[in-house]
Order: sequence, then C-alpha cells, then structure tokens
Amino acid sequence: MEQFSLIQQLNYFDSFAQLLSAEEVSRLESSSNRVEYNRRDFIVKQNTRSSHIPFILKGLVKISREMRKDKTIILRIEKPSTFVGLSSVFSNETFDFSAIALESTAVLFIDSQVFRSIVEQNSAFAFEIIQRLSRRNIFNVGRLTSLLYKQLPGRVADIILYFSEEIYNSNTFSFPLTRQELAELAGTTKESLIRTLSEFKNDKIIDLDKNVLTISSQNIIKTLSRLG
Amino acid sequence: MEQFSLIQQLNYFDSFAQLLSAEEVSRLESSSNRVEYNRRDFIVKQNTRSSHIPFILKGLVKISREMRKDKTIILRIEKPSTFVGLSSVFSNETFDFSAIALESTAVLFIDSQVFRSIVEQNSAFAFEIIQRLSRRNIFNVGRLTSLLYKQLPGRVADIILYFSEEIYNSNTFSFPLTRQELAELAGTTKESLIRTLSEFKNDKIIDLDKNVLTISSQNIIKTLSRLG
DNA sequence: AAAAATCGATGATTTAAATCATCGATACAA
DNA sequence: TTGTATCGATGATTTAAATCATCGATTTTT
Repeated sequence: MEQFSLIQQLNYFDSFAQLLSAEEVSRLESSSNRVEYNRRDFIVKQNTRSSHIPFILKGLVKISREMRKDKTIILRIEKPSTFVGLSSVFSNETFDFSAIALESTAVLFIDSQVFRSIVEQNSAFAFEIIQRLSRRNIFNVGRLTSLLYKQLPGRVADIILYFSEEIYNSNTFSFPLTRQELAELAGTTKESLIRTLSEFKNDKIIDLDKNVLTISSQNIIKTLSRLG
Repeated sequence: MEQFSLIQQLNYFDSFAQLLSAEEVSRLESSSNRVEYNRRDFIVKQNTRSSHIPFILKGLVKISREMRKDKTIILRIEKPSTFVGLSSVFSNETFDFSAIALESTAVLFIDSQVFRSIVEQNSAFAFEIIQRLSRRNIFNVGRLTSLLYKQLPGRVADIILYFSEEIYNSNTFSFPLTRQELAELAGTTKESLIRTLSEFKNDKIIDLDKNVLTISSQNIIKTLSRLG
C-alpha cells in the first residue's frame, strides 16, 4: 500500500488541515490508519461502535439504514473530504447507519477519542465541524421531508438532479447504484422506480441506456422536482 | 415585563452558562432580548433571516415546515433550554422552518453574530453546541426515516410515545396540538389520524377524551411502534 | 351578536403505489 | 461449470391511505 503522511492526505483533499497545529496533526496521524475498499465493501456496519471516525479520501460511499429485514433507506452518497458519522461520534456510541463503498475507495479512520479531544481544545476546528454538522443536518431534513410529501415522479426527478448536480456536475452520468438501490434512495420499490424511469424515457425527458442517464429536458425534470 | 439578568436566566434552565466567561456572558447579555409569546404566536417564520437565534426559556414550541400550500410537516416539539435553528445559524442565512408557541412561552433572542463569535473562540462551548447539533441530527433522521417506512398505526403509536416519553414523562397527558397538527406530526391527514386514534380507543389500547390521552396498554403501543 | 372558519368525527370513493407474478439476462457462488 | 441469486423489466392485482363529502360543535373574526 502507498504511504502518505496524514498532512499530505488532508492537504490534498481539504482546507481544514491548516486549522490544526503540528502537534494536533501528529496526534491525529499516530491514531489513524488508511484502508482501501472495493465496490460493495462495508466501511461501517450499522450498530457497530463508533470508536473510529471514517474520513473519505477517495471514492464514493452510500450511507444507508436498514430499517428492518427487507427495508433499507439510502440516506445519501458521500464524496471525498467528508467525515462520515460525525453525529454518531459526538452523541451515540454506535453508528446508526452503514457505509458501503460504491467504487474503489480510500478511507482514513481516525480514533474518535483523539478526534473529540482535538475538537474540544481547538475552537477553529470545532467551528468547521459545526458547519459541517449544520449543513448535513439541513440536507438530511430537506431530503427526507421531500421524500415524505412528494410523489413518485417528483422523488425520481429529485434523485436524477441529485446525481447530476451534487455528485457528478454533469447532465450525463452513470448511476453508481442498481435499480434496487435507486429505489432505496427514492423511498420506493424497485418496480416503481423502474416504471417511473421508463416513463421519463418514453416521454423523452431523459435518455437512459443501462446505467447511463442523460437529462434531455432539464426544465421538465426541475418542474417535476419542484411540484412534487 | 419582568427583568432577569441573562446569567440568571441561563443558570435557571441550563448547565452551559458555566462554560462561558463573564466577558462572554456580558456580550451575550447586551445582544439579547427576551420576548413572551401566547399560544399560536409565531416565534420564527420560515424563510426569514437567521439574524437572531431563539433560546427557549419557558413553554412548548412546535417546529414545522410548510412544504407547499396545504402541506405542512411538524418536525418536532421543543422544550425549554433548547436553541432553535442552530443549523440555520451556522450554515444558512435563513430559517428553513417556522417555530410556533403551543402555550405561554418565553424566548431569549441572541444575536447570531455574537453567538457565532463566542462559539468560534470558546471551544468548550463549541463542544456543547456540537453535541446538541449531533443529538438533534440523529433525532431528525430517526424520526423522519420512521415516518418513511412505517405505516399509519406505527406512526400514530410513535407520536403517542413521543408525547408520553419525551415531552410529558407520563402515561396520561393532554395533546397540545389539534388533530390537524397531530396529523402533520404523524405524516398523514387529519381524517386518517382521527380514524387511527379511534381504532386505538375501540381496541382499548388508549383512552381518549377530547385532548386527554391515557395509554392503557403500553405494551401494544410499543409493539405497534416497533413493528411499524 | 352574527358570520365565517376551523375542529372533530364518520362514511363513501378514488388513487397512487405496493405487492405479486413471471421472465430473460447477468452475475456470483458452489 | 453449473446451479443459485440478483438484476432489470413488464403486466396484473391488491391495498393502505388520501380524497371527497357531510355535519354538528367550537372558535375565531368581523
């Protein structure tokens, strides 16, 4: 495995390394370890102890909750430069979600206690964490309340826009998820998700070939998303 | 209006005042104002600027989102000693919810910039805020995902347990909400909510007279909540 | 004090989406 | 390499809950 110093890794992906002192960096460094994952590997398993907090260095990760046997909700897709499960580390002792690699992914696991102690003594870093927690919370509430009141076409339009605008910044992209997983992201069933995508395709709102989707009418997609 | 010093108010309701220095307390004090509300008064209106952050001193407050004309979701009920809208203050410029008094309520409005600057310089206080944000985030995700996958009886059982265990700590309590509002909390319609409560009553799971509810079978309510 | 709006309640009807069933094509495991 | 499971897709059927309608009782507004 390649060797990177922690500060190199952090600098490469992030701006917050400069919030940390050399002493803090070395404490983080000596309590962290880098792990590589392949598609479908579990990075975090729901209900395990949050003794380490994952920081995504590279790759794409789905965050999901198994509500019961045969009922999973995908909360969001995480990109590099994110701490996964900040809330859990600061309030629970366990992770209330699973994190699963969607592609070749590198993760830095940071000891929770060391992480917390640095947050506790470094208020600039704490402020950065507060902002991340706040944005995440607003995203979660926004997305989940949308799932609650919108009906299917609006929810499917939402996930198309999510990948287009927030994950890939492109009108054409390849879904990193199966239809089953897309359904779990849109809060519906595989069959309903497939049907809705087919309707969008028939109506020439999108073009879809296997996993490659192209938005043909941004306008209509946005309207569907807005009207719910 | 009664006069309290800020530190008196904070000490009375909370433990975190001791995290603040005398200088910080006086800065907070000189940038805050206390306001009293009656039932149904707006404390915060959705989409207004988050220039001040409300801290509940007394009373009960519903936090709701108007998703569109005729579709409102009640996110939670807040009790004294809570900051309302922390996430908004640290990431948005506006509140993405409304806060409405459910009873006679007192609120301390703290200037957001002063509040942020104290968080930025006082890491112990920042840590307290992080923990509050984390707990709130976990609560939000837990509740909203429950609404997403449980069906009606489970969701109604949930709100009964919410009032019983988290708001009133009693098996008997009086709903501070109308049936319409209970529906908005359970993610359903007024009619469906009323029907479900009636069924619970017929099945002797609860006793209900006007707004006064008594849980007759904690067991069944918990089972309904668990199985969804 | 009268009028209008909301509230709680119940019954009838509609509807969106889940479930069930099937099937060929991949992908995965024994 | 052969069996087993998951995947994508489509059609038929069921169902939970929304919508619509009505109504008497309260509340709120004028």
